[in-house]
Amino acid sequence: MTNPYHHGNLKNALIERAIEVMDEQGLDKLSLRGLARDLDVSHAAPLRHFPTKADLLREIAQTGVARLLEASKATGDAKPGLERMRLRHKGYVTWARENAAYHQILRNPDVMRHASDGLKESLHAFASMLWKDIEAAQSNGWRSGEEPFVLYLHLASLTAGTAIFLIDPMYATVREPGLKDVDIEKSIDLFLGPADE
Amino acid sequence: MTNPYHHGNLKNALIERAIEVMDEQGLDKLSLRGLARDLDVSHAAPLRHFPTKADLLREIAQTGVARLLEASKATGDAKPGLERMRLRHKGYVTWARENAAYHQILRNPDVMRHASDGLKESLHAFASMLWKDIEAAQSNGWRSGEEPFVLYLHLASLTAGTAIFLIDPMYATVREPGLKDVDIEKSIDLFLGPADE
DNA sequence: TTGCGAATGTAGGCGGTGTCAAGATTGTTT
DNA sequence: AAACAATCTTGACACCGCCTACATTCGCAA
Repeated sequence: MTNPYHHGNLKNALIERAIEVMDEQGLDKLSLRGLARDLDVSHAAPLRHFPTKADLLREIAQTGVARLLEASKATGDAKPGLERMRLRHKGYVTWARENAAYHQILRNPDVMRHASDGLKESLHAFASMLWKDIEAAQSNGWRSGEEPFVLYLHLASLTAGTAIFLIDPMYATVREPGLKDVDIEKSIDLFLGPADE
Repeated sequence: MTNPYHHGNLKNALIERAIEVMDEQGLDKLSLRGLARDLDVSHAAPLRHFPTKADLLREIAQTGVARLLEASKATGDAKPGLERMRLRHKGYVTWARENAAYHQILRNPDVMRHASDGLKESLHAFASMLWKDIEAAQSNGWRSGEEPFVLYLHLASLTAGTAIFLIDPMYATVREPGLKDVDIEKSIDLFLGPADE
């Protein structure tokens, strides 16, 4: 029972194995030749499906953002306004923590520089959710005097920064050891105000 | 007039050229062999000064953080408390924007994983400045009811996040085009309160 | 001054990588 | 059945980090 000439599902297999490798060994240990080796396929076979390594990473990034969108939309079904923003923030942070591989790819400048249209659309979709959250909260009286422009910058920075502060090895050295999930919620509450009881 | 056998200042030349390359072409286009080529030196010469590529990146990272510390200490001579925090935040963000190469290296997981002691010390020094700022501001009545723990997490996340939101290509697609420096100041004011007149 | 060790640079090689080109094999359509 | 497109293999090229052995130069001590 030898390997068939055609793998049959090589493209998906490459993506799946790539995510495994990234979770286990990090982005820089990922190589097309290594994937080909793992899947018992010649070293140039992956090129039929991904002309360049960046194309593979782009595709992975896209499914990663899709997962984020999916999770965010689920929480978005809750009551609009402040509570939804809180869930969104929490959702992003836990998504980033639990999907280190995706998060790492998304933050790779070389991958993003030539982002695909689909990837850009997904990111825009996420951003517009934030905008709507802000809009709804403001019409409910929350920080109604502030410019939405500034609130968006602040919310996006805080959300992205919280995730990175919790994940990035650089910040690990200046992170308090006893950090708990409650503290993260308290941190976002400094911006959103205390949760409704 | 041929090249002398000994370059004379190869170590510094390597560091300087490395920063140039990173600013022009990014971290992944940086190679020891490429640097050797640029400096008209044999491909293995850099190894005398940096046994491994990570050692070069570590050293660059360290001087990068040193520059950040230097700039921060200068602003820290101002009146303590809220105003100092504002300057610190602004200083970090502009540092990150103007030193993309340093910032990119600092955020490389593989470089940070085996950070040198000096690098860790520099980071700790920066963190302790933030702690002191918070302490001073709280003793002046600012958010005196909150836990310093949470304030630190919030401030660090917001600062790091703002820099990344402004720099990272990933966020470029969801960034408002007409973003001005004033908006960044307004954003931090949402946390610190309006500046004293 | 001479000599010798340490520092620095060179030449070559090993295994790894991404990517290209030419050919072999298989699936699909007409 | 034949033609065609998709897929995979083989081989090559240039690049990379890093290792070893050797050459040159510097600096210091006898």
